[in-house]
Amino acid sequence: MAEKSERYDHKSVESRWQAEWEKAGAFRTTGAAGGKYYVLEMFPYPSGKIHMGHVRNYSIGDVVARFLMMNGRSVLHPMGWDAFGLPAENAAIQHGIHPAKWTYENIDNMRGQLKRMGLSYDWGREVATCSPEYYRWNQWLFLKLFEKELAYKRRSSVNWCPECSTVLANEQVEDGRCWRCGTLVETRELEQWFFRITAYAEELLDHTYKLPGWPERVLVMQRNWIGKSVGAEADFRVEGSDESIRIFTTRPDTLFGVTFMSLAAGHPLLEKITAPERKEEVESFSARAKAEAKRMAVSPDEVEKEGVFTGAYCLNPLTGDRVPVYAANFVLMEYGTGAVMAVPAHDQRDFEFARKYGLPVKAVINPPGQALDPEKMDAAYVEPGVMVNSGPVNGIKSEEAKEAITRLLEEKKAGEKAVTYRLRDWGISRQRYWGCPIPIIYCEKCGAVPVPYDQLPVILPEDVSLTGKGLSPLASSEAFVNAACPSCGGVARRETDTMDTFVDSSWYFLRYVSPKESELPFREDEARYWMPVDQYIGGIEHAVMHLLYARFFTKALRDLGLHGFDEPFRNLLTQGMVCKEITRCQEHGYLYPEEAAGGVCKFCSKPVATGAVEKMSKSKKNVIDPDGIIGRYGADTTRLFTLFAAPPEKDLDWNEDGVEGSYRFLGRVWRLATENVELLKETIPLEPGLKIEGSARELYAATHRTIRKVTQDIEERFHFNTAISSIMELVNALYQFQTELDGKEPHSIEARVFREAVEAVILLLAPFAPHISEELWERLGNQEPVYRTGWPRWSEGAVKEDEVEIPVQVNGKVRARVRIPAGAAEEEARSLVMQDDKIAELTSGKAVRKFVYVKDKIVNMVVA
RNA sequence: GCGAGAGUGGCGGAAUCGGCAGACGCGCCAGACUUAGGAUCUGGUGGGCAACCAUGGGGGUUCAACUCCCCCCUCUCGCACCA
Repeated sequence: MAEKSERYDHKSVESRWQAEWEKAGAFRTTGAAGGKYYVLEMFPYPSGKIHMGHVRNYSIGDVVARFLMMNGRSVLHPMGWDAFGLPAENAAIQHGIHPAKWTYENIDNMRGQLKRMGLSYDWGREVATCSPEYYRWNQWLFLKLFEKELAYKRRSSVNWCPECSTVLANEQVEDGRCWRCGTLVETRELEQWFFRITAYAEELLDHTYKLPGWPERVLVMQRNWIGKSVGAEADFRVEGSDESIRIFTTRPDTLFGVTFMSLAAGHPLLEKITAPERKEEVESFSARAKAEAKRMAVSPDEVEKEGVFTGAYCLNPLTGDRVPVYAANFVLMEYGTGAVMAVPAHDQRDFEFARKYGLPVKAVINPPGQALDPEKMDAAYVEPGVMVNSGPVNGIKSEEAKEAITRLLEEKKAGEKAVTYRLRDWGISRQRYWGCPIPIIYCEKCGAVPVPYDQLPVILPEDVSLTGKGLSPLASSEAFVNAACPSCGGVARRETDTMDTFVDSSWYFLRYVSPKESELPFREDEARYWMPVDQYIGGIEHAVMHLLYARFFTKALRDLGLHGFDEPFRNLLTQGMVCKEITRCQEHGYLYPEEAAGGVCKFCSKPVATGAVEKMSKSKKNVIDPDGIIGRYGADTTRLFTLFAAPPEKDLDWNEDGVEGSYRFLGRVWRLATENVELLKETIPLEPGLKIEGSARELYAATHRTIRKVTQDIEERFHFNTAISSIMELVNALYQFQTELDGKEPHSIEARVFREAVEAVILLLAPFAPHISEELWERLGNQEPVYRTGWPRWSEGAVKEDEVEIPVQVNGKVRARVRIPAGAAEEEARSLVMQDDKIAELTSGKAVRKFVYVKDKIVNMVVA
């Protein structure tokens, strides 16, 4: 029956179906009846071409989207461009191309690449954040936040990246380096716009406990970043002065054990209270500490903890004890109040400091059943215990003393309960060109005046000279800078900084719900229908930055009355990295594989090291270009491999042989269908009530088991690798079964079961490899395309088996396999098992001490 | 140091609720077809000659442990002078 057929030509199949989908508007968002589902992948920066990380990210999203579409859901699956950013500007500086031209050309190219991947986006909703139609709403939202005082301007010390020549937000500094280029960050004093994300610190933290669909590690990272500490603040009056030093502590229970005070190098009181004879010493120490601050942030362990006595004393608000005030290099001005009460007996760092400078140690908490002797301690005691030397709270537990002492402070009006966060407000000013202009005008008379709503958007001018040096390129455009004050009409200047591009991506998921709306950033009714995003998919690198900003925006926009939900993303999938083996020469570092032919370095002929698998990156010379792979094997194979080689959240090892394997599999599916196409086209579908027996019955059951497995793997676990492997198993079974089809008529049960199985394979494969599925589906004579065909359903009756083969263990070791009726009761199973020759032999003359039977699963008997 | 996750054949990985460890794929071996094979099809493939031994190591619970409990090791990621 099998006949020779044309070869699987992925090129023609894929381009044909991409054109068909486009022509038919196949993936336009519809209000299907099956309930809404918003699946979103993080939109890319249009750097020029997609990389394997994108391929993986978007393949995962496309499986979800196509699966749900086939299940009749109303699916929103949009794509767009995070299109403002530095690389465009750098390209302009280096190659003289205007950032807009560079960006839009890149977008065109990358859109083409995504289309060649066959992704089911509704391109009618495409957004690009660099278009005025988009960024006018950035400006609109900025003004709304400004009105609510959630956007404000202040002069402060900020992170400055000299390489990028711009300011960075705290979230964008990693280990003291720029997140983008890795350059060590400097500090500068600048006037900057901030978003008051700290106003939402508590809610942002609180809701991390209400996001069960997020990976725990992302939530933990966000909690760490927010860094809430609960404790108390207290005032220590400075002896002989009107000033007092306000401290924050998480250990108010140790307040009676304070023996000195530490101030940060930049603490404003330092200058006022330092004794004249110590001024010089303190000042030089402070200068040194400030200079060292950067190193401190990068590697705190390498910097010696030091301090210098100011000559001043302050008074413990509860005991009246007089304690010396030190300036210390480890106290951070940015955290708490910039002053720390030092309790050497119960804080390790204070302990070391006290020992170093010969300061007293006073124990106020004893371990249960012990008494601390400060003379003999060699480390601070930081655990809870029983209060001593603490006046009114002596004898109570230290955990209870926290509250008791805080109350004492409150009674004395010398302090109160306090909460501190590590989270800082989000600095959004950027001294670069290719970003969204901040809609503010400065007037000498009226100050910072918002641009009126009806004058939005403030258009980014084109005639700007880009050098990469100095401040804000926009300042060089006279036409842009000069403006009339909206308030008094007088001469005024526009703000020349642009917004952090993370602002653009903090609400783009909302624009997708109303991409063409011209009165508002999005329509409330459409947001109510589509939001929150049901499944968000992207890389872990945005665990804090983008995902925290987007959560903040969602809450702020809610409080502006623009929508009514609390969190933007119900479920979050952080996909693993795409990795590949590297080649490395001891002397010449990373090499391209072709530079190490024969296992030796092309430059020095020394043997190279291979085997280590690392994240694909240009610098490691282990990148695979998706275009090459898609050209050679096709989009279907590329998608299939990235989904098959590892579960989505794990790292993926790129392996060309594995790609070959996926290609072979699709070839097998192709031949299975095309070589039997005549028979398959003539065969009529199965109908209920047919009696199916023998190997046909087995294939029938296998088909339905596969449908069940693939369905459950996709919808319950996102385990696409096991879903694909079970399709492969069914294909293997079909190849076996094929030999029985010889001479069978199209109306035979065998042919009909075969047809059902082949069709199931094609439909189950469609979310993973959509082009080949459409092509084969059509060749089998189906009128409706796959994307309009329902997802196959399994029948419980088909899946159920009459007999099962179960392993029989004797003393824990499998000794036989026995066929028993499915669902057999223990007595029946036992009698069948004991009749087995092997088992009878092993148990003869011995007592069966225990007989364990797990229905349809296993028998284990203990024999002695 | 704290927190999260991981450790299974030559490799990627599977085992969903404590029930046959190694599905599926790669690689490798053999055979078939073929002028040819880097195409395709079929079969084999954890180790050991075997009894048996095997899921990072050691204990434990259980009829039964990759899975649960205790101790330890290694790796990845995050946090870390945060008062």
